[in-house]
Amino acid sequence: MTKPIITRFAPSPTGYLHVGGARTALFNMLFARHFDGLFLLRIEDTDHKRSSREAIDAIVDGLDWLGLSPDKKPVFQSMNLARHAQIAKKLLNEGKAYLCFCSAEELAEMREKALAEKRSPKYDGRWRNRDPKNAPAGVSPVVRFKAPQDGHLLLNDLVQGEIRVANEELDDMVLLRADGSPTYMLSVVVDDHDMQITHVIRGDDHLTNAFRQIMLFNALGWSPPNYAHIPLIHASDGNKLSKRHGALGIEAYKDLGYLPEALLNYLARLGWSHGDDEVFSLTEAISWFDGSNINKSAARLDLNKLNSINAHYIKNINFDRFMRILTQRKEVPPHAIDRLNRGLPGLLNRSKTLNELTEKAAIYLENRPLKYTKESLALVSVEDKINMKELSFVFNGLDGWDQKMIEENIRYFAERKGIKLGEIARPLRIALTGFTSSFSIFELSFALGKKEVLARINDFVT
RNA sequence: GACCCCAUCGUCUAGUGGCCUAGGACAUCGGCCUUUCACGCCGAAAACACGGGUUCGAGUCCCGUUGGGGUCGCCA
Repeated sequence: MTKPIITRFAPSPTGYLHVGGARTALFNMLFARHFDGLFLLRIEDTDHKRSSREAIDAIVDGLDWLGLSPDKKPVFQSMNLARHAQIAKKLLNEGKAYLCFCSAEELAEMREKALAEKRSPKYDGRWRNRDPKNAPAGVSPVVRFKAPQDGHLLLNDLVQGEIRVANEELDDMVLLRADGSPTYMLSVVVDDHDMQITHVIRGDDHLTNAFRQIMLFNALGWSPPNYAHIPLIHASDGNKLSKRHGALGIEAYKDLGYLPEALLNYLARLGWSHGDDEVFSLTEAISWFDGSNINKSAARLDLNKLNSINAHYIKNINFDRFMRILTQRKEVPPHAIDRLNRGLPGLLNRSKTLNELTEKAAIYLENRPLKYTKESLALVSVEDKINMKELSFVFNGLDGWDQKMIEENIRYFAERKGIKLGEIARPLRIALTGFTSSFSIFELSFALGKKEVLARINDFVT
């Protein structure tokens, strides 16, 4: 038996779940499922000051909405603080870490000096071999990792390939803060180990962290997980995605009227590909997603494409789901239900987002008498009204009411009057909707129902 | 600044040395369909960043340039 694949999505709860995070979660989930493994969620809340309950809820709810809920209860990193600190102490005892008494000012100075000398601004290891007895009074020390200084580290990244970094580029990172709390770098390593994470799939911005983390794994005698650093998502103009710039929370996409499966499909296609496949189900994605074919370069967010994928999924919405969506957004009078049911195909065909869908559905929700726009009425002549009146007699005499029958009768009516279909269609459209453009009048008439059509025409001509 | 990463149509991408006269999707433009609006269908325009190698042959391999991105916290 080989070890099961375990992945994790590890956001810090300092804000909402954004698209980049959602895609990272997706990739982790896809990969785990593909190998019949586990997908876990770990909330990285070791920074109390910046973490919030609201952010945690936003992340969990966002994942839930997308259908990316983890296979187990989320792990809260803050619950493992004692364990992390204990590991740091162990390193300290083994001489693999040391106490550093540098003040914040001292560190800042060090950085500025390095920058001024055009060197990499890193900690110079001044307390590496100094006796703690020489410590200045009143300074509580941090614990720093005694990082290897010679040689290099080789990372075989699943996405980026082989990357080599000289150890001298990495400085002695802080493991334990002056108040005794563990830093991110320590916590991640310990938790990834304890949770038996086999594959860390995360944003590109963590690439250099991987080297520091591997150092720690090595010092602890643990074997590091596999790493896959996926490129970041940029805003549509190529700039970095930020809160001020295009980075909306996942719930914003929900409010904008995107379907979760559409967003997922779009996100999966951003940076990953399976040949020329564009629209595919989650199940298909899972069967295809084995960690290969992930792009190395950053991708831009493109709402046009999202819209088009969303439109595709909207076409597959059934009536029950449609009603759930609609009633969440609008008051639906009982008399409208049958009309909506009949008019659904036309509604779905014409909407790229749920918001559009809801707006378009309004035509079936409205109560008589309709309001006609000035532009509409300007196009209506006395003859038009006479024609409508006559058409209503035709409708009234109809035995039955389906789209085909309606179409045939309207066409025949126009033919008999010796006028073009458009001459009937235009006023009828205005009579039924109040607007100059709408769906097919045949479709509309059918969906509205005979009684309502007759009533609306009557409103219109009188 | 140092280190690391990246680079195919406007955008997302296919491409793993000959199948590439570079394919698909979105967007754009034109046409068809047609009662308007959509949908759908057909078609067009549109890219290998640049310069050197390697090779019989390079979008594909190597080097450099340029451009973009990331990291360099007692944040994660």
